[in-house]
Amino acid sequence: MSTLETPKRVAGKRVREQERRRQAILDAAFVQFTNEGFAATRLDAVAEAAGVAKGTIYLFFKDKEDLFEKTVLAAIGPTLSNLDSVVERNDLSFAQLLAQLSELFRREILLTRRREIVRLVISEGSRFPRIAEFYHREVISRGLSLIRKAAQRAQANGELPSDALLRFPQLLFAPMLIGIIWTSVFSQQEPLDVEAMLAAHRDLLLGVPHDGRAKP
Amino acid sequence: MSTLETPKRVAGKRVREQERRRQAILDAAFVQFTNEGFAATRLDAVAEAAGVAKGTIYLFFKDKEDLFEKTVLAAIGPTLSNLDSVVERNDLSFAQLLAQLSELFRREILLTRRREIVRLVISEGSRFPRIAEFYHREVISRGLSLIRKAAQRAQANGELPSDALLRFPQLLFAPMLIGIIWTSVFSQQEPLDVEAMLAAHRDLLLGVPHDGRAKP
Amino acid sequence: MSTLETPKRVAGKRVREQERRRQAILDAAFVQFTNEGFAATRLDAVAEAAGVAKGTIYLFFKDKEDLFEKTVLAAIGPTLSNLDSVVERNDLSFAQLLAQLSELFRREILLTRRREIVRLVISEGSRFPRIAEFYHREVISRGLSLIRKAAQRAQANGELPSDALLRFPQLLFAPMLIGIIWTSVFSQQEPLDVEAMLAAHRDLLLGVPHDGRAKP
Amino acid sequence: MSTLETPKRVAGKRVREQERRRQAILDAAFVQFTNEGFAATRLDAVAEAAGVAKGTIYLFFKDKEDLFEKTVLAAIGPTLSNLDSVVERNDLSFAQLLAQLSELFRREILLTRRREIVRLVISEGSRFPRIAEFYHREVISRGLSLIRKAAQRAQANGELPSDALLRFPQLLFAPMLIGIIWTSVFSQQEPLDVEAMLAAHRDLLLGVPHDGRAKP
DNA sequence: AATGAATGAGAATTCATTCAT
DNA sequence: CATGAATGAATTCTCATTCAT
Repeated sequence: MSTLETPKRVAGKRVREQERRRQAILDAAFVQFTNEGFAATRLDAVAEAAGVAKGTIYLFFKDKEDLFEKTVLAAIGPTLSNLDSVVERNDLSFAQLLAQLSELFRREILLTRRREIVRLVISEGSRFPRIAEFYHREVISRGLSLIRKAAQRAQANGELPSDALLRFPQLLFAPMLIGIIWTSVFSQQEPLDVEAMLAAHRDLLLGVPHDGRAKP
Repeated sequence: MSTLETPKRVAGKRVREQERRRQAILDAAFVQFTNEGFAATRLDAVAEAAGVAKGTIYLFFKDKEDLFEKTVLAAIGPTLSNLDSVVERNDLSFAQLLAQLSELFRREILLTRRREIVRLVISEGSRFPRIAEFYHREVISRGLSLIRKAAQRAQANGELPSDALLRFPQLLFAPMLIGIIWTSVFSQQEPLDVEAMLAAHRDLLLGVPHDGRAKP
Repeated sequence: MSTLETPKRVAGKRVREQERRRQAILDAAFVQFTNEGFAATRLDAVAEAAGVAKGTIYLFFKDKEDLFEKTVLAAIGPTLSNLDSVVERNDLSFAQLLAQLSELFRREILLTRRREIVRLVISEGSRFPRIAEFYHREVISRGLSLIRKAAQRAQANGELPSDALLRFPQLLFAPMLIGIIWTSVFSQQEPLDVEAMLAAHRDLLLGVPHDGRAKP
Repeated sequence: MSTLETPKRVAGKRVREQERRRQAILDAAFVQFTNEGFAATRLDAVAEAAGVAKGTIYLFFKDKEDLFEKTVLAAIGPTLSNLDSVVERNDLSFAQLLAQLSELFRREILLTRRREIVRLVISEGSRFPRIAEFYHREVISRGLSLIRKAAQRAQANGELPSDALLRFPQLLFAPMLIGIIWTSVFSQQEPLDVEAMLAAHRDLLLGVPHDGRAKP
């Protein structure tokens, strides 16, 4: 039994070691690509940052484009993993749901390097249709459909005075997008309290009358 | 007299000719930079599109970075030229003002290649602080302050039930940004009626109760 | 007894297994080198074709050059194995001998991949003096000397009107060389009946008057 | 007139200068390619030998393959320039014609670096079909047809006892090929008097009885 | 001023060779 | 012994920049 396991374990180690390297490359590539964009990223730099030789990259990825796509795809993957669970919770009012989504966005996207994915998709999406398509399928359309479903429920319950969100669930994400871009591009020039902005926007969506003073 | 004038006129012609070339380069560069991004743009291509020799670019611009900054700056310049006039008109209700702004955005930005400037600023802004700074100063902060002023007036008139727009004028532009990005990146995957989305959003801002049927 | 024999047999098996691998590498290398030339041959491809790992090649050969030389040398080796026997047969007239040699050439060289050795020696000989030297020693000079000897006998017998072949036995091989090269390089452009050409050439050597009609 | 000519002359200088560079590259490439073969030739070395920068090669040639083909084609071009004139001379007997061709071969090919073209075509022809095709069209088929024509005349005149050459004009070139290859590959091992070999071969073709003693 | 040929640093990619397993 | 992952030197090709004309 142990004699049979030994080579297995060794192979397992090798496989794990390989996976570790592959991941190191993807991690390093993510940083470089988001910092520099596709064209300006040098594979030299990726290799060095990943602690591997230049040639090693080509053991895992066909060429620079392949590395780019795999990097973005891998980074996109887990983005929406726990969005579903939030939306499906039946004990939340729609207002509470929106608040939770804002918090989720803040914690999982805005304050992480995952924020940069969005910029990357915007920057390179038109030149890498596979990325645009994947992002639309895995993130955009799933996100929109979740919101649409929740909005439907909310409107049936009388929690949602307007059907705007039902018709254009994009509107929920619009201020988040502003938040991402502002944080990445203009935070030097002028800070923006994204959290407060999202809260104000939630009130608009919910038709909460508001005069700027604390709610009663 | 004529002997004195001749060189003058010639010089004038030369100056105009120069300006024409400079503009041709900027125009060509704009197209290339917005299509390809900074790093992937070849000055060869710019020169050919502008109908000048490669060396000529260096008579007007220090290097590629300089050309890029000047290109983006020149393209940004006229963006807000007629925003002021709309906002200053006193005969418009706030609702009418927002409708006019949406129309202005659609006609002057979304449907023109100027739309690409926004993407370019998002893509390259963090690597070209001068561009981010200029864009913020010339476009963002002016746009925000105009909206803030108008919102103030509207609220004083009782036309605006919420102070959200007053505190975060960014919210007005958020769906426009969605419109720009969607049009550039995802229109292949799924079309989006930007105009209708903006209208729905206006109603949210104005607190117009809405059930999706045509307004009475 | 068996305890003593076992390692022996095992060692024997190992040795045989080794030899098998070595030969597999040489075979694969031969194909690659003749198809691609020395520089364009990748050891990856050789290893794969031989069914061994890349590293295994280095257990048998110092480096790529060494493999190349050993490959060509091994392939050259058996070329002339049965030339002697033909030449030494005393029951053959010189005309019959030449006919047999033509047939031998056709069957053993022209129609086999061994034909490519000649091209390889021509292509790489000047860059691999050991190969040129070996080929000259093992093939060229032996072949020439056999022909010279036979020509001597033939002339003594009055079978050979000219001493051209005696002085330049290369002349016998000249059309064979043409046949090899034509087959490898120009057969696409224009086919060549090598057999008929060799026959015509034999008649020239033997001084057979010829008018193109079938011999009586 | 002179004012019109000045720019012309300047342009002419530039053009000539360009042509000089192009030729320098072709010359350097010829040496490298014939010495090293296609794959082992480094463009670095070509550029250095030509006295130009690496990038300059790409102003004239699309890539390494293009340079190779153009190099070989340019080198092949003039090979047969004056073959026609020899063959067309009506005052020569066929024997004299063959002697002149041998001399032409010796002077124009065997003793020049043009000899290497033949080796190059043999080495790389099967991997560069355009080269094989061009060489066949421009050199081989023209040479063969010239010989065929002359042989026809000679046979009509009774100067040629055998129709071998008529049916296989390749036979005339076979010993020349031997001469080329021997000179390039085996002259270290054993010298070969190509001239004498060609003479002996001519006698065979012409059916001159020969016993090795000087002709009367 | 304008040109565009020439440059050469720089980047992607390949592949012979090594070496830990 | 055999493997094949990892290496990094070497090579092709590109393109921003310069400069003689």
